[in-house]
Amino acid sequence: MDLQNFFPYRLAVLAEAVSQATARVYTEQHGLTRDEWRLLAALAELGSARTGTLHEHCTLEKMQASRGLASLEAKGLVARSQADDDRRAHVVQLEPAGRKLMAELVPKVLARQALLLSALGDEERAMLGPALAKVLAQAQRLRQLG
Amino acid sequence: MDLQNFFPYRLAVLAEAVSQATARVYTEQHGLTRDEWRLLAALAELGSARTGTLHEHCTLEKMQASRGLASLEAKGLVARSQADDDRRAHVVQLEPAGRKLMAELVPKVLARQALLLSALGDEERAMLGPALAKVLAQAQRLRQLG
DNA sequence: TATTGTTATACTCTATAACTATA
DNA sequence: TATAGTTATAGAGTATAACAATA
Repeated sequence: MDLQNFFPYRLAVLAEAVSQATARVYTEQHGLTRDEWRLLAALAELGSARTGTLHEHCTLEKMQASRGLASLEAKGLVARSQADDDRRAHVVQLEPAGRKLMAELVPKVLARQALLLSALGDEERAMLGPALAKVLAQAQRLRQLG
Repeated sequence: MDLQNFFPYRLAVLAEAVSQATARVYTEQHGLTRDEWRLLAALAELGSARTGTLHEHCTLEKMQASRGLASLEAKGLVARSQADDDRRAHVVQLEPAGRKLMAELVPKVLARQALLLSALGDEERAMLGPALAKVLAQAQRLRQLG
């Protein structure tokens, strides 16, 4: 058994290190959790969306999405309102303060990402994305099989 | 902001999926936590080691290593004894039951790893390891800089 | 009856630092 | 005074499922 070269271990260590290197930007300066960051990022992309859409888009449990959104609402960063077509559903969108925050955070976070990926050569960078996608698809297949 | 293509997000989602696809083997059948699995894997590799060596080798905090080892000892899978040269230190090694368990688990876990990586072409597989190592080194550099 | 989203609860994990015993 | 390892404790995060409102 060679733990250092065991793929799931390496991936876990890498994801943790990358997360710590990136999360600093939104954690320390603005007190956002990772879940809140994901929700804001999704909203910056989608404009507005239902809670259910966000929980899928952000790979969060619906409960985590619900709590994250409640927290973001309390901070005045997003607004929730009833959906027109289904009154059980809530539609979420960024408040001006949320838009302003994201306008500030996104460039910083993308700069971090660029710095991380600058360690790779062009070929590596081009291959990495598709490779990760293939492994993810395979992992999800395995998870379903049990 | 494109969350789906944000590298730290993709990595976190992938690591989680891979972990779930793999952890099943040692979690469900034997009630091991991820920390315990790492410690056992390191011991299977190193034969015997100090607590401190294990906590570095497994990327665990010394407290997590200490607790994991205490739990493994309670389960009769490892034994701890005082080190000869430094009586503050503990030397840990696998008990026969631990060796037997690992002889059973390791092939299953490696088979899972192979299945995961079978989604990749030869070129991709050859490039992935070094690419992940470069990004990890870069992330650790960034973490130190702050 | 099923679904959307929220809330409750208990449980686990984590982080910090205090502590014991050696060195 | 510093180090190896353990223990304490409080806070954060997680999982399960119950729940209210609506479909």
